[in-house]
Amino acid sequence: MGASLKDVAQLAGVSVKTVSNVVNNYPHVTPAMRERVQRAIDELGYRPNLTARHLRKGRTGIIALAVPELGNPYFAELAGAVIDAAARHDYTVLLDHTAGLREKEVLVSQGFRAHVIDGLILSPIELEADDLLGRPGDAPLVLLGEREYDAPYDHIAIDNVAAARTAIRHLAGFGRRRIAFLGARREMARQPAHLRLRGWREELTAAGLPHDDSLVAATDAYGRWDGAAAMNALLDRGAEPDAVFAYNDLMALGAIRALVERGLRVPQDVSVVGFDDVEEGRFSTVALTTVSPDKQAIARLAVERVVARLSGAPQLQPERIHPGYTLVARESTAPRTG
Amino acid sequence: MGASLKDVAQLAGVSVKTVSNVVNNYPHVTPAMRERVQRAIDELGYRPNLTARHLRKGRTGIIALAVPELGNPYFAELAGAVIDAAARHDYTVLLDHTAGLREKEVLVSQGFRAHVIDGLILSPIELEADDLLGRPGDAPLVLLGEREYDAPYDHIAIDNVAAARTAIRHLAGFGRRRIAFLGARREMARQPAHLRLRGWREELTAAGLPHDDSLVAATDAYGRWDGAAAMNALLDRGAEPDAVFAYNDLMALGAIRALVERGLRVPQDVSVVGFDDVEEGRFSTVALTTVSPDKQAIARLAVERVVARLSGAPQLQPERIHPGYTLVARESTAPRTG
DNA sequence: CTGAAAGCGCTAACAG
DNA sequence: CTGTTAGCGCTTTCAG
Repeated sequence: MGASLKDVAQLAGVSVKTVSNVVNNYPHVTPAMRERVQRAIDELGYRPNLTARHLRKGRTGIIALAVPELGNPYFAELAGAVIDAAARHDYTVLLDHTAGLREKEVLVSQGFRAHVIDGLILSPIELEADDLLGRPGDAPLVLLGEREYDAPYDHIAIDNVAAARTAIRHLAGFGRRRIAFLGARREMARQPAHLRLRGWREELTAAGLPHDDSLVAATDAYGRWDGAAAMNALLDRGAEPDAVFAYNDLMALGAIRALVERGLRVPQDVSVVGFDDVEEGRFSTVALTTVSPDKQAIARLAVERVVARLSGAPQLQPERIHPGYTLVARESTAPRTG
Repeated sequence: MGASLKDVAQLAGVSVKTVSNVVNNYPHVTPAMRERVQRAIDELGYRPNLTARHLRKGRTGIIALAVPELGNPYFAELAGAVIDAAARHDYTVLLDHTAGLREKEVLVSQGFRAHVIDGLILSPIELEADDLLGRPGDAPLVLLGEREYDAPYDHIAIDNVAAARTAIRHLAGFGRRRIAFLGARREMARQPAHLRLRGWREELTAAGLPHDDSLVAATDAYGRWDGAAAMNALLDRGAEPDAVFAYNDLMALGAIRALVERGLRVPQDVSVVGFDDVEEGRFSTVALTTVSPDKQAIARLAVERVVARLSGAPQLQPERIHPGYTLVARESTAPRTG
């Protein structure tokens, strides 16, 4: 087993306090003393037991991040950014995924691993506002993503309505008139995509285009397969869209695949816009036009918010923060006569 | 602050031990007692302090996973599988990424967060065998991936040479004769890709094909961009390959993009095989033929190995374990006259 | 500037 | 079946 502070103290012939001072770079230690203690530390290969330190200080330096699905590159890329942002504040990240299951999201939001995580960043899909009531413990929670809650927690998400409108405007600007939406939910009760759907509706109205409900395709999940299936369903029922706005890039990519398989040309026959700007969209054979949320900013803000509440300003007012986004036009969108 | 065992004991009018027994489902407690204690627990909203438990037991139930890059879907998908596998053993995963930097890999392998992680799963890129000497602490380490070390640690990786040979055989079987390899390293000293490169060479020899070194393209990293750049470099210098075997799917996808941009047809003019079977390859417009390592098995075996050493069998012999793989033929490979 | 002692919250002997 | 007590390894008053 590892050596303890006491062992080091004994070997160096000093008290544990002195050793502790050295280990923690306490300023007022004579160089001679420091030297002597350091030698003992090296000799024993002493490494401070962080668990003990945590117990004593009530802090662990660990924050948890829970995303729906690491297989979705958006969340993988975001997780990477969060890990980096956390490292800049000397925090480590405990990662979990919820598969977008409410049950799992509740579990996580209620603070799994009590006292081992100092704070929590959660990107919910199915979670309901009620689930957030009476969270035990005092680990700060920061919410990410499109779902909005009437709960006293920081929420970080780009302005989804405005972003969606930008996408629709882009398509309408190319003369597209039958713009489909991919990724609504079957039961309107829980509608994770409702802001983007609202943006779709609002912008169509503003552009004087009808928002034909037959152009809205529902899905159960948000992967490539779901995008392809929704696209096929839409086409099968004769919706004849000349453009598609998908809930996310994965679905958009799936949709493109489905379109190409049916002999439709992208972007000429059907233009496609995604959402997320995952790297894969840049390199797909038809490079994907997409709404690009500033992932770095999202990650940075989320971590900063947790850290701020952890040190110094625990009583900050909960805020809704909207990081930036841009529309990145690539090959999957073009004017009608391509 | 949260209530402690002692608070609960006081409220229930029993000793801490009794409360502890209830919390830990110790079998021999009278139902009446359990009921009484439970009521006190609920009333106070008591939640055991895991940090304290960890200190006491010397175990935290946390294992660390370090991969090069979460932006690479292979590692993201693998991380997801590891998290699931760990959860099945009641372990939580602390995730870190190394960017494939030796310095970071060394740091991780030396056991960052001493005593808070019970075990470590590491997928190294640049790490050298020397770096593994004299690891402090006793947290078991399991290595993942192509790099092999003469060090007493479990190593889990598919048979990369055989897998690469399968890919080349597949291409040769389609009559391809100038099969390029994308993803060697410039300095041969550190050659992460050496096993797959060896497989390429061996199988070409076996097939009676020349292994023309002008068909080997070096890269500095393994992303989509690197694949595209390597492909372009190869083409620019007039290598004229009729097939490409890439170090991984990302590079293969980048290569396809580069080929298409230059007006070459995939698979007719140039067939492409990747490695990893990331989901994106299934949905790309030219669906990617690839070597598919059994990620679930890799994740499961890695976790099982760590857990086994943690409980019961710490003195297991280090082993090299080869999970299965398959070649998945999709659209990016075909006979010459397409 | 350094030492002694208390205690973070929990579990595990050991009694009873 | 339940209570008492010691101590995991560290930091932190409080003295000196």
